Amino acid sequence: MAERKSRRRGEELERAILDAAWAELLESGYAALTIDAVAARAGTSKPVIYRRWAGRAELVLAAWRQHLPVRPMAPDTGDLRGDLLALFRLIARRAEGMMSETIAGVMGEAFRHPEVAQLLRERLRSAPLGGALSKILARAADRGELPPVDLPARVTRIPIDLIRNEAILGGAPVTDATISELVDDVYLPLLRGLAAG
Amino acid sequence: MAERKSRRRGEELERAILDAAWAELLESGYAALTIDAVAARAGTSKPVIYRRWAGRAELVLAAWRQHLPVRPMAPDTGDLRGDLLALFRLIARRAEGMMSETIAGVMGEAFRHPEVAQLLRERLRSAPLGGALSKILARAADRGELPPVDLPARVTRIPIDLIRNEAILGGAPVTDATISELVDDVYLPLLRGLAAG
DNA sequence: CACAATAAGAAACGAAGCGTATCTAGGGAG
DNA sequence: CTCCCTAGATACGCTTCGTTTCTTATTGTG
Repeated sequence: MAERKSRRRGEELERAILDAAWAELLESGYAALTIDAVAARAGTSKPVIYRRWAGRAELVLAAWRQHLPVRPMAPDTGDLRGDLLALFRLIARRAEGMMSETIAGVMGEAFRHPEVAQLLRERLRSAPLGGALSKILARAADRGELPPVDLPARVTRIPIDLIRNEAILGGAPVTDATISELVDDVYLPLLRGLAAG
Repeated sequence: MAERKSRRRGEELERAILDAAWAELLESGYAALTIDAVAARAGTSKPVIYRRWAGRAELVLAAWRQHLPVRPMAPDTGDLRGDLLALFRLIARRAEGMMSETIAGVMGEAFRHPEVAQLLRERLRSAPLGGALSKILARAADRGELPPVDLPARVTRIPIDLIRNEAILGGAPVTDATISELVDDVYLPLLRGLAAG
């Protein structure tokens, strides 16, 4: 639109590119995102992008990084099941839109580019959930709903894994019915089993 | 190599194409599979393929269909944990090689092609695991290791989902250590929780 | 202040792969 | 024996990729 008066560089330019990439993601999704389109939207050109990132996956991961959601607060509904339902719903809402498609797309590329695999793993593992979960469990223990448990890291990741699965394979937004199933048939029993064992 | 003496048609031709596609999958993986390569390997040409399948994903799903693994036998090691470990290992072995990469690739396309999503879902849901699992659980109940449980369908799918997750995100073959973790930290507690509840 | 180093941006490239259209000729059905 | 379906060959236009080449704005160094 506005004439470009000056050349951007460094940080400023980089942010412009990442914003453009994010906008393209929202608008077209991962599969349809092209480097050319991002360059055009950012008002720059391909080489500028390729000088910074090795390919689409790296670019998208970087854009994603800048738009990371804030750390979730632990819901407090008064009972364990309610808290879990709320937490799962929160995760499901975040998996909506182009997120699942993007993750699936990046997963596909991860096989051909180990660095991408590494980045993706870090991104998905750093899921800021542990805090919320342990708060929920601590409160449940206080109320006497569940003996105190110390969750293995893997179990902390399960909610996100479960919902990602649903979101990617379901092809439709994760419904409340599905969320209830995940909580009642899987996660609550799992917690009870861990607490009892 | 050999001169083509006669034109193949119908079933014969179709099988030749699907075999070629499968071979390409094994050799190059999903992302690098091209219709041209499949046509060349099958000794035919692209239009012949496009007359039958709408695209790469459909072709690959069809090829996969023809090479479905046989129904797994329920391992019988004498105790529940051993059986589960064996079963998980079996699943992990099947997720090795190009299978995970293929699934990830098809997942990516599923978002743009609902029919593909549908086919993929059917393929993954029809997992021939329910039988083995309930046999294992029945035996565990006989031995008194676990009260009898009736697994919700979702819980039946969990082992495959867990391992697929590992295989896709791990970027490396699923190790025995990981399998033990999945069994000890997740699936056994889950079963106990279900049996107790 | 001048000038050298750096990096942005434009343009164009060859290589792939896509999916389609057009044509020919093989071989089964009647 | 003829007709018709369709296998198979070829080639097209298109898109995207990732790179190369070149010009020129900007920075910061002396």
